[in-house]
Amino acid sequence: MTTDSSIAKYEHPYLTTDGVLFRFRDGRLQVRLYRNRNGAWCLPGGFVPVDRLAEDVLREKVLEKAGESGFYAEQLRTYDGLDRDPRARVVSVAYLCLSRSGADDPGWFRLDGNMAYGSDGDVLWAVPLDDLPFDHGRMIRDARERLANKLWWSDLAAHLLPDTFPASEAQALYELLEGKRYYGNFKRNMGDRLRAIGTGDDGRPGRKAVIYKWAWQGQA
Amino acid sequence: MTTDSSIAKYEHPYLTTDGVLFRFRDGRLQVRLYRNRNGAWCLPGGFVPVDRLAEDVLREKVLEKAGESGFYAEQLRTYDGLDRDPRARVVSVAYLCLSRSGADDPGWFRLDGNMAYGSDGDVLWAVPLDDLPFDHGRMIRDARERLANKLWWSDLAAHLLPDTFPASEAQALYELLEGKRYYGNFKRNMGDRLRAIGTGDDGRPGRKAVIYKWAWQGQA
DNA sequence: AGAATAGTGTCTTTGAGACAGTATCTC
DNA sequence: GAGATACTGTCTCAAAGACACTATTCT
Repeated sequence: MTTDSSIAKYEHPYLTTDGVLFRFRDGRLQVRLYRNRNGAWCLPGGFVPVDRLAEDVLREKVLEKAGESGFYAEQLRTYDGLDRDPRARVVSVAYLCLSRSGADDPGWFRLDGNMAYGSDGDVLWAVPLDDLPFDHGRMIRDARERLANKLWWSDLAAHLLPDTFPASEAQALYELLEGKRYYGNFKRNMGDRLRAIGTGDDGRPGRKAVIYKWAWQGQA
Repeated sequence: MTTDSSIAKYEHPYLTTDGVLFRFRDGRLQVRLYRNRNGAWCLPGGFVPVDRLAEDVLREKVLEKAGESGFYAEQLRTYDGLDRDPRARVVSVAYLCLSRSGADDPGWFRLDGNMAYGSDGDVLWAVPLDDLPFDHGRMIRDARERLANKLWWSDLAAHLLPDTFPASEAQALYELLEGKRYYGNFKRNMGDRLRAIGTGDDGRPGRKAVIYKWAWQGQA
């Protein structure tokens, strides 16, 4: 695209994009960080060039820096504080991303309150969200809040769970994100959103759980 | 702010901001448009320079182009389609804005489905939202949807109503935005959000309405 | 058998939805 | 008094919340 000369004179902000990539593992919510050149943990992302969509750049950068692809992404919000980045004025479009990845890569940090816990080889990391560079800590908090608020009114949960799953796993996810208990009422609250698919065998003691898939996904 | 030379080489998108400014008049939702140099009706907004916040630029432009100030504003979302603006790659941060203005300026368009109806002097305008330039029509639809969704979970309604108002006016606003009826249940649903302040006299026939203010605003 | 997990029944409380009926105004 | 507007009471139905109880399955 050629830039019209009538507007070409403005010095204007740089545009970046950042992704808050979550997954749900072992009953915990995890966020994907990576180490930048300075050795600091931060969210994957990068500069948006003039001919690319922010979301496309985001997917490319997440693949490049965190090795993840095929995840769900929706726009979270745009962060435009004047002093976000000391190098220049940089406005960032942040995305809420959800993954079903099961890879045991380092870089997946367990979220617990305002802390993120992870490991890299032998080294254990405990990173306060407020210590992350730029406003990445705030992005993570905003993304988690958005995820919790939309759980019942969207299909976001489907992007964090496997194709088929026992009800207890979905319940654990909902209870974790909302910070409340559903006791024996969870399946009733789900109404007809779930479709029974069979029973599983996880080798653990106790009655075998019925396995479900989302009713709006493919047929039996 | 000085731009670090290591990132100064990128050709990057322009950043603009657009405001969807609503008000509630005569039982209708209105949106503020203005006529640009080409004579087309569009949302107020403008380019974001390197040293300004998008929201600050927005307020300046809305004042300049529509004469409105002191309104409520929250970020709606960012629109970054490659072909939004034929002149250049322009990414726009859109804001949902709410006004209590009572001015009879032309430029206030009544929203009805996918049409906006207004007048400019003797001329009556009927503008299909899809005919607005850029993606301004989509912004208006997105803003209206967001407003409706957040009504009960935020104080957005307070920014569309006067300081004090009869319950029927708040009810009319809620019913319009949600497309449903509350019959005689509205005040019960509002719970303790409203505080009675006295009774009004609007000269119309019928029993005088109790006037309320929001309970979380100043004392009696 | 005993521990562990899954699933069902049911009782209480809360709230939405829909109206009928009552109260108060103006003309 | 007629018509218009505002407010209250109440009945039904659906859903949330909390648990007790039943059903399996492993060791």
